[in-house]
Amino acid sequence: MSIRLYNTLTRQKETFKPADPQRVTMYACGPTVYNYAHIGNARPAVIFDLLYRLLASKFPNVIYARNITDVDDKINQAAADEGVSIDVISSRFTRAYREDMGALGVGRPTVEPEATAHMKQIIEMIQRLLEKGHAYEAENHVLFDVASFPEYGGLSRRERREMIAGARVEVAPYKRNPEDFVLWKPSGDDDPGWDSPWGRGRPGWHIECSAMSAAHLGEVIDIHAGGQDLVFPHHENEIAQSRCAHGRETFARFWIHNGFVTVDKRKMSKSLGNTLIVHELLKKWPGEVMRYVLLSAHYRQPLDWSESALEQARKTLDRMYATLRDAGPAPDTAGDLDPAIVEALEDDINTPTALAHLNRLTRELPNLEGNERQEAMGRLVASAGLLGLLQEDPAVWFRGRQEASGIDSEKIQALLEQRSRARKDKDFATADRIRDELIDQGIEIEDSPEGTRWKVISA
RNA sequence: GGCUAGGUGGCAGAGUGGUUAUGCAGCGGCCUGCAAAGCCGUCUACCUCGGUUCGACUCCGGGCCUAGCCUCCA
Repeated sequence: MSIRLYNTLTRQKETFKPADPQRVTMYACGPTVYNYAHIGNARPAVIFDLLYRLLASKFPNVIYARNITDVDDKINQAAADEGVSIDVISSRFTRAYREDMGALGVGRPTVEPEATAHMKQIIEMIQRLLEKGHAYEAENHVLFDVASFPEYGGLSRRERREMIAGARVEVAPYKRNPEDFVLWKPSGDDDPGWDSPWGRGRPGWHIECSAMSAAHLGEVIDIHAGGQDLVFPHHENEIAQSRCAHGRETFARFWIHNGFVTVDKRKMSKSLGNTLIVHELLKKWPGEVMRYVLLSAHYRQPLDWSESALEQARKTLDRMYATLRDAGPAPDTAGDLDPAIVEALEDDINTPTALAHLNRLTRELPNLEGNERQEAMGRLVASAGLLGLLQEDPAVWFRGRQEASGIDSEKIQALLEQRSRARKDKDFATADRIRDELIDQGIEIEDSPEGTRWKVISA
Protein backbone atom coordinates (compact mmCIF):
# COMPACT_ATOMS: atom_id res chain seq x y z
CA MET A 1 0.00 0.00 0.00
CA SER A 2 1.12 3.47 -0.72
CA ILE A 3 0.48 6.60 1.29
CA ARG A 4 -2.40 8.79 0.20
CA LEU A 5 -2.56 12.41 1.30
CA TYR A 6 -5.05 15.20 0.81
CA ASN A 7 -3.25 17.87 -1.18
CA THR A 8 -4.54 21.40 -0.63
CA LEU A 9 -3.14 22.31 -4.04
CA THR A 10 -5.58 19.99 -5.84
CA ARG A 11 -8.21 19.65 -3.10
CA GLN A 12 -8.18 15.91 -3.29
CA LYS A 13 -6.50 12.84 -1.92
CA GLU A 14 -3.53 11.80 -4.02
CA THR A 15 -1.10 8.94 -3.88
CA PHE A 16 2.13 10.24 -2.45
CA LYS A 17 5.07 9.60 -4.70
CA PRO A 18 8.25 11.44 -3.77
CA ALA A 19 10.24 13.07 -6.54
CA ASP A 20 13.24 11.06 -5.36
CA PRO A 21 12.44 8.00 -3.20
CA GLN A 22 16.00 8.06 -1.93
CA ARG A 23 15.58 11.55 -0.52
CA VAL A 24 12.10 12.52 0.67
CA THR A 25 11.78 16.12 1.80
CA MET A 26 9.24 17.63 4.15
CA TYR A 27 8.98 21.10 5.69
CA ALA A 28 6.62 22.20 8.43
CA CYS A 29 6.12 25.72 9.71
CA GLY A 30 7.33 25.74 13.28
CA PRO A 31 6.79 28.07 16.21
CA THR A 32 7.53 31.73 16.66
CA VAL A 33 9.32 31.57 19.97
CA TYR A 34 8.01 34.45 22.02
CA ASN A 35 6.03 32.52 24.61
CA TYR A 36 4.83 29.02 25.49
CA ALA A 37 3.11 26.85 22.90
CA HIS A 38 -0.62 26.34 23.24
CA ILE A 39 -2.48 23.18 22.38
CA GLY A 40 -3.34 24.58 18.96
CA ASN A 41 0.36 24.81 18.23
CA ALA A 42 0.78 21.24 19.45
CA ARG A 43 -1.63 19.73 16.94
CA PRO A 44 0.52 20.24 13.83
CA ALA A 45 3.62 19.24 15.79
CA VAL A 46 2.01 15.91 16.71
CA ILE A 47 0.39 15.28 13.32
CA PHE A 48 3.45 16.08 11.24
CA ASP A 49 5.62 14.09 13.63
CA LEU A 50 3.32 11.17 12.91
CA LEU A 51 3.50 11.79 9.17
CA TYR A 52 7.28 11.85 9.43
CA ARG A 53 7.29 8.50 11.27
CA LEU A 54 5.01 7.07 8.62
CA LEU A 55 7.22 8.30 5.79
CA ALA A 56 10.33 7.09 7.56
CA SER A 57 8.79 3.62 7.81
CA LYS A 58 8.43 3.55 4.01
CA PHE A 59 11.41 5.45 2.68
CA PRO A 60 15.06 5.05 3.63
CA ASN A 61 15.91 8.72 3.86
CA VAL A 62 13.36 11.32 4.92
CA ILE A 63 14.53 14.81 5.74
CA TYR A 64 12.09 16.69 7.93
CA ALA A 65 12.71 20.37 8.54
CA ARG A 66 10.72 22.38 11.06
CA ASN A 67 11.84 25.93 11.48
CA ILE A 68 12.17 28.11 14.54
CA THR A 69 11.07 31.65 13.84
CA ASP A 70 13.31 33.75 16.02
CA VAL A 71 12.95 37.05 14.17
CA ASP A 72 9.59 38.61 14.82
CA ASP A 73 8.12 41.80 16.20
CA LYS A 74 6.39 39.92 18.99
CA ILE A 75 9.75 38.60 20.13
CA ASN A 76 11.09 42.14 19.99
CA GLN A 77 8.20 43.27 22.12
CA ALA A 78 8.67 40.50 24.68
CA ALA A 79 12.38 41.30 24.88
CA ALA A 80 11.71 45.00 25.30
CA ASP A 81 9.17 44.28 28.04
CA GLU A 82 11.73 42.34 30.01
CA GLY A 83 14.66 44.52 29.09
CA VAL A 84 16.66 41.63 27.64
CA SER A 85 17.99 40.82 24.20
CA ILE A 86 15.85 38.86 21.79
CA ASP A 87 18.00 35.74 21.97
CA VAL A 88 17.19 35.44 25.68
CA ILE A 89 13.51 35.25 24.79
CA SER A 90 13.90 33.04 21.77
CA SER A 91 16.27 30.54 23.37
CA ARG A 92 14.09 30.29 26.46
CA PHE A 93 10.96 29.48 24.47
CA THR A 94 12.75 27.31 21.95
CA ARG A 95 13.85 25.12 24.82
CA ALA A 96 10.35 25.13 26.33
CA TYR A 97 8.86 24.22 22.96
CA ARG A 98 11.14 21.22 22.57
CA GLU A 99 10.46 20.05 26.12
CA ASP A 100 6.71 20.44 25.88
CA MET A 101 6.45 18.80 22.47
CA GLY A 102 8.77 16.06 23.69
CA ALA A 103 6.31 15.38 26.51
CA LEU A 104 3.65 14.87 23.85
CA GLY A 105 5.84 12.27 22.20
CA VAL A 106 6.98 14.55 19.40
CA GLY A 107 10.48 13.72 18.25
CA ARG A 108 13.00 16.21 16.99
CA PRO A 109 12.89 16.82 13.25
CA THR A 110 15.93 16.13 11.11
CA VAL A 111 16.74 19.83 11.00
CA GLU A 112 15.41 22.77 12.99
CA PRO A 113 16.67 25.82 11.16
CA GLU A 114 16.56 29.19 12.87
CA ALA A 115 15.85 32.35 10.91
CA THR A 116 18.66 34.33 12.53
CA ALA A 117 21.16 31.76 11.31
CA HIS A 118 20.03 32.16 7.72
CA MET A 119 20.24 35.91 7.09
CA LYS A 120 22.73 35.36 4.29
CA GLN A 121 20.38 33.01 2.43
CA ILE A 122 17.42 35.29 3.07
CA ILE A 123 19.23 38.34 1.69
CA GLU A 124 20.48 36.41 -1.31
CA MET A 125 16.99 35.24 -2.10
CA ILE A 126 15.62 38.77 -1.93
CA GLN A 127 18.43 39.94 -4.22
CA ARG A 128 17.54 37.29 -6.72
CA LEU A 129 13.90 38.38 -6.65
CA LEU A 130 14.97 41.98 -7.28
CA GLU A 131 17.22 40.94 -10.15
CA LYS A 132 14.45 38.98 -11.78
CA GLY A 133 12.00 41.83 -11.51
CA HIS A 134 9.71 40.19 -8.96
CA ALA A 135 10.49 42.68 -6.21
CA TYR A 136 11.06 46.39 -5.82
CA GLU A 137 12.47 48.81 -3.30
CA ALA A 138 10.34 51.50 -1.75
CA GLU A 139 11.09 53.71 1.26
CA ASN A 140 13.76 51.34 2.61
CA HIS A 141 11.49 48.35 2.19
CA VAL A 142 11.76 45.57 -0.33
CA LEU A 143 8.40 44.35 -1.51
CA PHE A 144 7.31 41.40 -3.55
CA ASP A 145 5.53 42.46 -6.71
CA VAL A 146 2.50 40.21 -6.83
CA ALA A 147 1.54 41.47 -10.28
CA SER A 148 4.72 39.85 -11.61
CA PHE A 149 3.44 36.39 -10.71
CA PRO A 150 0.18 35.67 -12.53
CA GLU A 151 -0.38 32.41 -10.75
CA TYR A 152 -0.60 34.11 -7.38
CA GLY A 153 -3.59 32.82 -5.40
CA GLY A 154 -3.51 29.28 -6.79
CA LEU A 155 -3.19 27.54 -3.45
CA SER A 156 -5.93 29.45 -1.65
CA ARG A 157 -7.98 29.84 -4.81
CA ARG A 158 -8.40 33.53 -4.54
CA GLU A 159 -8.71 36.08 -7.27
CA ARG A 160 -6.54 39.12 -6.81
CA ARG A 161 -9.50 41.41 -7.37
CA GLU A 162 -11.48 39.79 -4.58
CA MET A 163 -8.62 40.04 -2.18
CA ILE A 164 -8.35 43.74 -2.75
CA ALA A 165 -12.09 44.17 -2.31
CA GLY A 166 -12.11 42.24 0.95
CA ALA A 167 -8.99 43.79 2.40
CA ARG A 168 -9.50 45.08 5.88
CA VAL A 169 -6.08 46.56 6.37
CA GLU A 170 -4.86 49.95 5.47
CA VAL A 171 -2.60 49.77 2.48
CA ALA A 172 0.86 51.18 2.97
CA PRO A 173 1.27 54.08 0.56
CA TYR A 174 4.57 52.81 -0.84
CA LYS A 175 3.03 49.61 -2.19
CA ARG A 176 2.49 49.37 -5.93
CA ASN A 177 -0.42 47.03 -5.32
CA PRO A 178 -2.30 46.43 -2.10
CA GLU A 179 -1.49 42.73 -2.05
CA ASP A 180 2.27 43.21 -2.33
CA PHE A 181 4.02 41.97 0.76
CA VAL A 182 7.22 42.80 2.60
CA LEU A 183 10.42 40.88 1.99
CA TRP A 184 12.66 43.21 3.96
CA LYS A 185 11.87 46.10 6.24
CA PRO A 186 14.02 48.71 7.95
CA SER A 187 14.84 48.48 11.63
CA GLY A 188 14.82 51.43 13.97
CA ASP A 189 17.84 52.01 16.19
CA ASP A 190 16.27 50.03 19.02
CA ASP A 191 15.11 47.15 16.85
CA PRO A 192 17.23 44.14 16.10
CA GLY A 193 18.61 44.44 12.59
CA TRP A 194 21.02 43.00 10.07
CA ASP A 195 23.08 44.79 7.46
CA SER A 196 21.79 44.43 3.95
CA PRO A 197 22.08 46.11 0.55
CA TRP A 198 18.94 48.03 1.57
CA GLY A 199 20.27 49.22 4.88
CA ARG A 200 19.97 47.83 8.35
CA GLY A 201 16.77 45.89 8.66
CA ARG A 202 15.04 42.57 9.15
CA PRO A 203 13.20 40.09 6.98
CA GLY A 204 9.46 39.90 6.48
CA TRP A 205 7.61 36.92 7.83
CA HIS A 206 7.31 34.78 4.72
CA ILE A 207 10.80 34.85 3.26
CA GLU A 208 12.52 32.84 5.99
CA CYS A 209 10.59 29.65 5.23
CA SER A 210 11.36 29.94 1.53
CA ALA A 211 15.03 30.57 2.15
CA MET A 212 15.47 27.86 4.75
CA SER A 213 13.59 25.15 2.92
CA ALA A 214 15.70 25.83 -0.16
CA ALA A 215 18.87 25.78 1.94
CA HIS A 216 18.15 22.51 3.69
CA LEU A 217 15.82 20.60 1.39
CA GLY A 218 16.21 22.03 -2.11
CA GLU A 219 14.33 24.26 -4.49
CA VAL A 220 11.47 21.80 -4.94
CA ILE A 221 10.28 19.83 -1.93
CA ASP A 222 7.88 16.92 -1.57
CA ILE A 223 5.70 18.09 1.29
CA HIS A 224 5.06 21.42 2.93
CA ALA A 225 2.86 21.33 6.02
CA GLY A 226 1.25 23.78 8.38
CA GLY A 227 -1.97 24.98 9.94
CA GLN A 228 -4.99 25.87 7.85
CA ASP A 229 -4.65 29.52 8.79
CA LEU A 230 -1.31 29.62 6.99
CA VAL A 231 -2.78 28.79 3.58
CA PHE A 232 -3.32 32.46 3.03
CA PRO A 233 -1.27 34.53 3.00
CA HIS A 234 1.80 32.75 4.35
CA HIS A 235 1.95 29.72 2.10
CA GLU A 236 0.65 31.59 -0.91
CA ASN A 237 3.50 34.04 -0.47
CA GLU A 238 6.04 31.31 0.04
CA ILE A 239 5.01 29.78 -3.25
CA ALA A 240 5.32 33.12 -5.02
CA GLN A 241 8.77 33.84 -3.57
CA SER A 242 10.20 30.40 -4.08
CA ARG A 243 8.94 29.84 -7.59
CA CYS A 244 9.97 33.28 -8.75
CA ALA A 245 13.40 33.15 -7.11
CA HIS A 246 14.21 29.69 -8.44
CA GLY A 247 12.34 29.89 -11.70
CA ARG A 248 10.66 26.56 -11.02
CA GLU A 249 7.16 25.38 -11.85
CA THR A 250 6.70 23.93 -8.42
CA PHE A 251 7.72 24.78 -4.88
CA ALA A 252 6.09 22.05 -2.79
CA ARG A 253 4.46 19.10 -4.52
CA PHE A 254 2.11 18.35 -1.63
CA TRP A 255 0.55 20.89 0.72
CA ILE A 256 -0.83 19.42 3.92
CA HIS A 257 -2.89 21.55 6.32
CA ASN A 258 -4.24 20.69 9.72
CA GLY A 259 -7.55 21.94 11.13
CA PHE A 260 -7.84 24.02 14.27
CA VAL A 261 -8.14 23.14 17.88
CA THR A 262 -11.22 24.88 19.20
CA VAL A 263 -12.52 25.72 22.65
CA ASP A 264 -16.30 25.91 22.91
CA LYS A 265 -16.25 25.49 19.14
CA ARG A 266 -14.23 28.67 18.71
CA LYS A 267 -10.77 28.67 17.25
CA MET A 268 -8.07 28.71 19.89
CA SER A 269 -5.93 31.70 19.16
CA LYS A 270 -3.79 34.18 20.93
CA SER A 271 -5.92 37.08 19.81
CA LEU A 272 -9.09 35.53 21.24
CA GLY A 273 -7.31 34.87 24.50
CA ASN A 274 -8.71 31.36 24.80
CA THR A 275 -5.42 29.52 24.56
CA LEU A 276 -4.54 26.57 26.72
CA ILE A 277 -0.83 26.35 27.32
CA VAL A 278 0.76 22.92 26.92
CA HIS A 279 3.29 23.71 29.62
CA GLU A 280 0.43 24.27 32.09
CA LEU A 281 -1.70 21.33 30.96
CA LEU A 282 1.27 19.01 31.46
CA LYS A 283 1.11 19.72 35.17
CA LYS A 284 -2.26 18.02 35.31
CA TRP A 285 -2.31 15.56 32.43
CA PRO A 286 0.22 13.07 31.10
CA GLY A 287 1.53 14.09 27.69
CA GLU A 288 0.32 10.80 26.29
CA VAL A 289 -3.28 11.63 27.23
CA MET A 290 -3.00 14.90 25.35
CA ARG A 291 -1.47 13.13 22.39
CA TYR A 292 -4.36 10.68 22.38
CA VAL A 293 -6.87 13.54 22.35
CA LEU A 294 -5.01 15.23 19.51
CA LEU A 295 -5.12 12.01 17.50
CA SER A 296 -8.77 11.28 18.28
CA ALA A 297 -10.07 13.48 15.46
CA HIS A 298 -8.93 13.42 11.86
CA TYR A 299 -6.23 16.04 11.38
CA ARG A 300 -8.18 18.08 8.84
CA GLN A 301 -11.27 18.35 11.07
CA PRO A 302 -11.69 20.82 13.87
CA LEU A 303 -10.92 19.35 17.28
CA ASP A 304 -12.82 20.69 20.24
CA TRP A 305 -10.61 20.60 23.31
CA SER A 306 -12.28 19.89 26.63
CA GLU A 307 -11.74 18.44 30.04
CA SER A 308 -14.09 15.58 29.22
CA ALA A 309 -12.10 14.71 26.09
CA LEU A 310 -9.02 14.46 28.31
CA GLU A 311 -10.80 12.31 30.86
CA GLN A 312 -12.10 10.00 28.19
CA ALA A 313 -8.65 9.62 26.67
CA ARG A 314 -7.17 8.96 30.07
CA LYS A 315 -9.71 6.23 30.79
CA THR A 316 -9.11 4.62 27.44
CA LEU A 317 -5.35 4.63 27.95
CA ASP A 318 -5.86 3.29 31.48
CA ARG A 319 -7.75 0.37 30.05
CA MET A 320 -5.10 -0.32 27.43
CA TYR A 321 -2.29 -0.19 29.96
CA ALA A 322 -4.27 -2.33 32.40
CA THR A 323 -4.79 -4.92 29.68
CA LEU A 324 -1.07 -4.95 28.95
CA ARG A 325 -0.26 -5.18 32.64
CA ASP A 326 -2.63 -8.10 33.14
CA ALA A 327 -1.45 -9.88 30.01
CA GLY A 328 1.87 -10.67 31.61
CA PRO A 329 5.44 -9.86 30.66
CA ALA A 330 5.97 -8.18 27.31
CA PRO A 331 7.63 -10.20 24.58
CA ASP A 332 11.34 -9.58 24.01
CA THR A 333 11.17 -9.11 20.29
CA ALA A 334 9.48 -6.26 18.51
CA GLY A 335 6.05 -7.21 17.22
CA ASP A 336 4.61 -6.87 13.75
CA LEU A 337 2.54 -3.85 12.83
CA ASP A 338 -1.18 -4.41 12.57
CA PRO A 339 -2.03 -4.11 8.86
CA ALA A 340 -5.32 -2.34 9.51
CA ILE A 341 -3.58 0.37 11.54
CA VAL A 342 -0.94 0.89 8.89
CA GLU A 343 -3.64 1.02 6.25
CA ALA A 344 -5.62 3.62 8.21
CA LEU A 345 -2.60 5.85 8.65
CA GLU A 346 -1.62 5.51 5.03
CA ASP A 347 -5.10 6.69 4.08
CA ASP A 348 -4.50 10.39 4.71
CA ILE A 349 -3.41 9.82 8.31
CA ASN A 350 -6.75 8.51 9.52
CA THR A 351 -5.90 8.43 13.21
CA PRO A 352 -9.47 7.86 14.52
CA THR A 353 -9.72 4.65 12.53
CA ALA A 354 -6.23 3.67 13.65
CA LEU A 355 -7.27 4.22 17.27
CA ALA A 356 -10.40 2.13 16.71
CA HIS A 357 -8.15 -0.74 15.61
CA LEU A 358 -5.88 -0.16 18.57
CA ASN A 359 -8.93 -0.61 20.77
CA ARG A 360 -9.82 -3.75 18.86
CA LEU A 361 -6.35 -5.21 19.50
CA THR A 362 -6.70 -4.35 23.16
CA ARG A 363 -10.09 -6.03 23.36
CA GLU A 364 -8.84 -9.20 21.68
CA LEU A 365 -5.78 -9.58 23.84
CA PRO A 366 -7.25 -11.08 27.05
CA ASN A 367 -9.01 -13.83 25.10
CA LEU A 368 -5.78 -15.17 23.64
CA GLU A 369 -3.38 -17.65 25.23
CA GLY A 370 0.27 -18.61 24.95
CA ASN A 371 2.09 -17.74 21.76
CA GLU A 372 -0.92 -16.07 20.27
CA ARG A 373 -1.12 -13.76 23.22
CA GLN A 374 2.56 -12.92 23.01
CA GLU A 375 2.22 -12.11 19.35
CA ALA A 376 -0.86 -10.00 19.96
CA MET A 377 0.89 -8.05 22.70
CA GLY A 378 3.82 -7.39 20.45
CA ARG A 379 1.50 -6.28 17.69
CA LEU A 380 -0.42 -3.97 19.99
CA VAL A 381 2.70 -2.29 21.39
CA ALA A 382 4.40 -2.01 18.01
CA SER A 383 1.31 -0.61 16.29
CA ALA A 384 0.66 1.84 19.10
CA GLY A 385 4.29 2.86 18.79
CA LEU A 386 3.68 4.05 15.27
CA LEU A 387 1.11 6.42 16.78
CA GLY A 388 3.47 7.35 19.59
CA LEU A 389 1.32 5.63 22.22
CA LEU A 390 1.65 2.82 24.79
CA GLN A 391 5.43 2.93 24.93
CA GLU A 392 5.48 3.22 28.70
CA ASP A 393 5.82 0.27 31.03
CA PRO A 394 2.29 -0.21 32.45
CA ALA A 395 3.63 -0.09 36.00
CA VAL A 396 5.33 3.22 35.25
CA TRP A 397 2.15 4.55 33.65
CA PHE A 398 0.07 3.94 36.76
CA ARG A 399 2.80 4.88 39.19
CA GLY A 400 3.50 8.13 37.35
CA ARG A 401 0.10 9.48 38.21
CA GLN A 402 0.43 8.53 41.84
CA GLU A 403 3.64 10.50 42.07
CA ALA A 404 2.19 13.45 40.22
CA SER A 405 -0.77 13.61 42.60
CA GLY A 406 1.56 13.82 45.60
CA ILE A 407 -0.29 11.09 47.44
CA ASP A 408 1.45 9.31 50.29
CA SER A 409 1.44 5.74 49.06
CA GLU A 410 2.59 4.31 52.40
CA LYS A 411 -0.48 5.72 54.07
CA ILE A 412 -2.66 4.18 51.39
CA GLN A 413 -0.87 0.88 51.80
CA ALA A 414 -1.52 0.93 55.56
CA LEU A 415 -5.20 1.59 55.03
CA LEU A 416 -5.41 -1.21 52.50
CA GLU A 417 -3.83 -3.65 54.94
CA GLN A 418 -6.28 -2.57 57.58
CA ARG A 419 -9.08 -3.18 55.10
CA SER A 420 -7.92 -6.63 54.10
CA ARG A 421 -7.67 -7.62 57.77
CA ALA A 422 -11.24 -6.43 58.25
CA ARG A 423 -12.33 -8.38 55.21
CA LYS A 424 -10.66 -11.51 56.53
CA ASP A 425 -12.62 -11.05 59.75
CA LYS A 426 -15.81 -10.56 57.71
CA ASP A 427 -16.03 -7.05 59.15
CA PHE A 428 -17.32 -5.66 55.88
CA ALA A 429 -18.64 -2.47 57.45
CA THR A 430 -15.11 -1.41 58.37
CA ALA A 431 -13.73 -2.58 55.06
CA ASP A 432 -16.28 -0.57 53.10
CA ARG A 433 -15.75 2.49 55.27
CA ILE A 434 -12.07 2.47 54.41
CA ARG A 435 -12.88 2.06 50.76
CA ASP A 436 -15.26 5.03 50.87
CA GLU A 437 -12.63 7.15 52.58
CA LEU A 438 -10.17 6.38 49.80
CA ILE A 439 -12.71 7.18 47.12
CA ASP A 440 -13.23 10.55 48.77
CA GLN A 441 -9.52 11.14 48.31
CA GLY A 442 -9.77 10.24 44.64
CA ILE A 443 -8.32 6.77 45.09
CA GLU A 444 -10.01 3.83 43.45
CA ILE A 445 -9.22 0.30 44.58
CA GLU A 446 -9.46 -2.97 42.74
CA ASP A 447 -9.34 -6.39 44.36
CA SER A 448 -7.58 -8.89 42.18
CA PRO A 449 -6.25 -12.42 42.70
CA GLU A 450 -2.79 -10.90 43.23
CA GLY A 451 -4.06 -8.61 45.98
CA THR A 452 -5.57 -5.16 46.11
CA ARG A 453 -4.48 -2.53 43.63
CA TRP A 454 -5.19 1.16 43.76
CA LYS A 455 -4.98 4.07 41.40
CA VAL A 456 -5.59 7.77 41.34
CA ILE A 457 -8.77 8.65 39.46
CA SER A 458 -8.97 12.37 39.99
CA ALA A 459 -5.87 14.10 38.74
C1' G B 1 -19.39 40.29 0.00
C1' G B 2 -15.56 36.37 -1.91
C1' C B 3 -13.39 31.67 -0.73
C1' U B 4 -12.98 26.89 2.50
C1' A B 5 -14.57 23.15 5.57
C1' G B 6 -18.51 20.81 8.26
C1' G B 7 -23.63 19.28 10.00
C1' U B 8 -23.66 11.17 12.23
C1' G B 9 -26.57 7.87 18.16
C1' G B 10 -26.37 10.99 25.44
C1' C B 11 -21.20 12.98 24.32
C1' A B 12 -16.67 12.53 21.28
C1' G B 13 -15.66 10.79 16.47
C1' A B 14 -14.61 7.46 11.71
C1' G B 15 -16.79 5.48 7.50
C1' U B 16 -19.70 3.35 3.45
C1' G B 17 -24.46 3.34 -2.50
C1' G B 18 -27.50 -2.26 0.14
C1' U B 19 -23.78 -5.75 5.71
C1' U B 20 -20.87 -4.10 13.59
C1' A B 21 -16.91 1.79 13.33
C1' U B 22 -14.45 2.82 17.81
C1' G B 23 -14.13 5.26 22.64
C1' C B 24 -16.65 7.36 26.98
C1' A B 25 -21.39 7.25 29.38
C1' G B 26 -26.18 4.08 30.07
C1' C B 27 -28.61 -0.68 30.62
C1' G B 28 -28.48 -6.35 31.40
C1' G B 29 -25.33 -10.61 32.64
C1' C B 30 -20.73 -13.12 34.52
C1' C B 31 -17.25 -12.25 38.45
C1' U B 32 -17.30 -10.04 43.73
C1' G B 33 -19.10 -10.48 50.83
C1' C B 34 -20.78 -5.82 48.33
C1' A B 35 -18.04 -2.96 44.93
C1' A B 36 -14.29 -1.56 41.47
C1' A B 37 -11.65 -3.40 37.35
C1' G B 38 -12.21 -6.91 33.53
C1' C B 39 -15.12 -9.93 30.20
C1' C B 40 -19.85 -10.92 27.46
C1' G B 41 -24.32 -8.83 25.60
C1' U B 42 -27.30 -4.48 24.49
C1' C B 43 -30.44 0.47 23.43
C1' U B 44 -30.18 5.73 21.36
C1' A B 45 -27.75 7.92 14.48
C1' C B 46 -26.74 9.88 10.02
C1' C B 47 -29.69 18.81 9.55
C1' U B 48 -33.79 19.84 5.88
C1' C B 49 -36.34 19.70 1.06
C1' G B 50 -36.13 17.81 -3.75
C1' G B 51 -33.57 14.65 -7.58
C1' U B 52 -30.73 10.21 -9.53
C1' U B 53 -31.19 4.85 -8.21
C1' C B 54 -34.11 -1.50 -7.52
C1' G B 55 -32.05 0.86 -3.05
C1' A B 56 -28.87 6.93 -0.19
C1' C B 57 -26.67 8.62 5.86
C1' U B 58 -23.35 7.78 1.55
C1' C B 59 -24.07 10.71 -5.29
C1' C B 60 -26.43 15.57 -7.44
C1' G B 61 -29.19 20.34 -6.66
C1' G B 62 -31.76 24.05 -3.35
C1' G B 63 -32.35 25.63 1.76
C1' C B 64 -31.08 26.24 6.95
C1' C B 65 -27.21 26.20 10.58
C1' U B 66 -21.97 26.16 12.46
C1' A B 67 -16.78 27.13 12.16
C1' G B 68 -12.57 29.17 9.54
C1' C B 69 -9.69 32.35 5.99
C1' C B 70 -9.75 37.20 3.36
C1' U B 71 -5.35 41.27 9.48
C1' C B 72 -0.84 38.48 13.46
C1' C B 73 -2.22 33.30 14.07
C1' A B 74 -0.88 26.17 14.01
